[in-house]
Amino acid sequence: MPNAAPKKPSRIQQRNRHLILDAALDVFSAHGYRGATLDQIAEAAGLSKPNILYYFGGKEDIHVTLLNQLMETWLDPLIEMDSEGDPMTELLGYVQRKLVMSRELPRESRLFAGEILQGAPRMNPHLVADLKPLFDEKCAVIQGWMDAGKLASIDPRHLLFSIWSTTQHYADFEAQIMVLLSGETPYDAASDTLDRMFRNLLQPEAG
Amino acid sequence: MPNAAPKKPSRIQQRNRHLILDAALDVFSAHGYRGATLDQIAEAAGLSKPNILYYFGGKEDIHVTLLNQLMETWLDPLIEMDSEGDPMTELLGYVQRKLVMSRELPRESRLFAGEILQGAPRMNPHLVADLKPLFDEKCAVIQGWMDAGKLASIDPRHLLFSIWSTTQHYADFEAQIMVLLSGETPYDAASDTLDRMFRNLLQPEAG
DNA sequence: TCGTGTATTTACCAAATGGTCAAAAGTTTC
DNA sequence: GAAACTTTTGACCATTTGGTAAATACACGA
Repeated sequence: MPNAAPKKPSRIQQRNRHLILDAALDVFSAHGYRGATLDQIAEAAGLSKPNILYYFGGKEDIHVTLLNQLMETWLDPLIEMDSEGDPMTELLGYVQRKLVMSRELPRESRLFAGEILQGAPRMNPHLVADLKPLFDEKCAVIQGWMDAGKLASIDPRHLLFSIWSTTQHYADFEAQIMVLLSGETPYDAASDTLDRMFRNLLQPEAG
Repeated sequence: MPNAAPKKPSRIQQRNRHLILDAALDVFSAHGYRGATLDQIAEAAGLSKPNILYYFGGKEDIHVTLLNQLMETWLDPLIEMDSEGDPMTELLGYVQRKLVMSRELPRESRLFAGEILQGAPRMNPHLVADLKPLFDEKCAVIQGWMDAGKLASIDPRHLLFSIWSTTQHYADFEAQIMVLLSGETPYDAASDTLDRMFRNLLQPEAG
């Protein structure tokens, strides 16, 4: 029996940690790391500040925990892109999955965006260790599809950038979009527009 | 002679206000509003904190001044899009101008992004008063071009969103891009990719 | 060069904020 | 139901931070 056995967390512990992380996601994604206060998180979680510090080592600990969780969620849709599948289907499917994530997980998208915007002070190691290898792998897959004539040839790296930016934009710049569309929900039209956009871009020249 | 004549600002006043705003742009764009401190701004400007407060009413005043200036810069490239010009040329030109702005003014891009990301607490009025009318006007222009068969038909609003997101991405997510491209500068390849992307998207179906 | 308005600094302050600690309240186990 | 534990709270602290006030240094026109 290993010494480091962390003794399964109690029911109450599980509930409260989850409560805190959910509240923290609200607050951090809305105000950024420095803009968020432990008191705000405490209130949003319905717990007292010292109680929060009973479950987490500190503000930074909460933030880091959130960021770690986020990384997995964030890579998932890209991982799902199957090198064995039909190239156009796979890529357009990836676009749609990313768009759904913006709609369903806008807080996560904004948390991520805020972290990157400020130079990824806490996430850089994750980017290097997790994202970069996956990115390289999937770029190679896409390049393979293009070399095989299944897709039009463009720089796969910038293709991915454009997919990320166009889809995440709907979560990250929601405040602007709400003003410009007068509150109308953008996702249906976005889905169509992005599908056409990437379909046209990737259609190989000679059928 | 108007009573409110503000007595032209002295040489030293002009220099210091400029110094402060430039330093503040550095600090605000790197750390966000709450993350920035007056001391940081003071040090970056090479002035003492009370001296900074001699020139500006307070932290918020500096931020607002910056945001006001920014709005003009930000709308310029869109204003330049000429309804009389060749549609494809005008739109692709707009894309390139926005991309140049990301390269030349990344701090401004990040300041803007950070403000929107947090719900545009200080900029919402500007968005409604300045951006929205311009947005509507230019959407109508683009729609006109499409109706005349000069461009493929897509929702002009989402077309603009995709232009903004893809171009600003290179400034706002620079930290991520640096990791993924191993420090290689992305702008040449981005220029090509985006040109092809929007050219394909906007090419009318039947020549 | 002197005097007047401008610019700058030194020394502070009050509020906010991340965090601690010991005591109290609950739970669980035997 | 008492012992042993986990959880929660109330009071408190040190630091950071936006901001102020009065005194000092400086610029510049007469």
